[in-house]
Amino acid sequence: MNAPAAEQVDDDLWSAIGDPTRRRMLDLLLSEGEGTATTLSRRLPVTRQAVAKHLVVLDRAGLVRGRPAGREKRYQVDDAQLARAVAQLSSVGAAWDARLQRIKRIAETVQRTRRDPKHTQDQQD
Amino acid sequence: MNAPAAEQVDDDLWSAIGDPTRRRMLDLLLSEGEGTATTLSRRLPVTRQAVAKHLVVLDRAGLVRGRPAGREKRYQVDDAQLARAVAQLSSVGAAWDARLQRIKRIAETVQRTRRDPKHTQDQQD
DNA sequence: TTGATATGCAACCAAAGGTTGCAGGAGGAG
DNA sequence: CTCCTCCTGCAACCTTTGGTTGCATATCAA
Repeated sequence: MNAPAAEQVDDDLWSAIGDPTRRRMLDLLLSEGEGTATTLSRRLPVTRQAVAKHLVVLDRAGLVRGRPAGREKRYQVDDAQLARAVAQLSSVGAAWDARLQRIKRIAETVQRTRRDPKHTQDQQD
Repeated sequence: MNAPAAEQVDDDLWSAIGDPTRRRMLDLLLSEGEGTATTLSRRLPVTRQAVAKHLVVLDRAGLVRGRPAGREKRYQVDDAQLARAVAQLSSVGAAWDARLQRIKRIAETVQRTRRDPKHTQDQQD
């Protein structure tokens, strides 16, 4: 691991789950199994139309699938895609974590080195 | 765990790391230790001014701290805060994961129930 | 048929990410 | 000290995006 890395992630996916309203929608869809723009909007602080737009975004990101049912259109989470999203989330988290760890190690090395100026084995990136 | 939950998360923090440019900036700051608006902008596809605005956002979110050094202003990541952000990231990921797991269990239960219509122990939310 | 409800589309608004342009402060060479 | 360079900060402006209101359309039920 040498390059900047850690950002091979679909930016689309990120921006999809980056929005707080959309995250709440995913929560709702997960806990209730499915929902329409109307039912979701009843439990959210935004209008039905706003929810509808978010559903389009989530749909394009593949996180959610909708099918018409009579006069309404029911949406539900695409389990596989959301699982993938979760994986990417934790991937970025892990990358940052790793860097933080490395920084901590370097800091300690520097401490050691100051007391003991010999054998300065480089622990750089 | 009964309520919607999974969204105790600082929305500020999320929107801070929700932006792809800001994520790349964090990556850069982590890998290079520190940087100014100018140095960062040289390795990003946006102008110095855009980077400066992002630095303000990151600063307000507490993820980054900047101190003046002569004519330039050097920024570096606040390790503790970023660690906290990572924790929240994986927290949301874990919550979704848990729900996905539960859904899978329920699905299996339904399967079982179909073959064996007795003792339908509810495994609902 | 009529009424209620769900969707879809369009116009319009405000905030956010970006850009260009410009004024000003801090260092270094003369 | 002066001039030139480089980095910062501020302002105006553009575009995208999350949100709203308003209206037309389709479906279900009485």
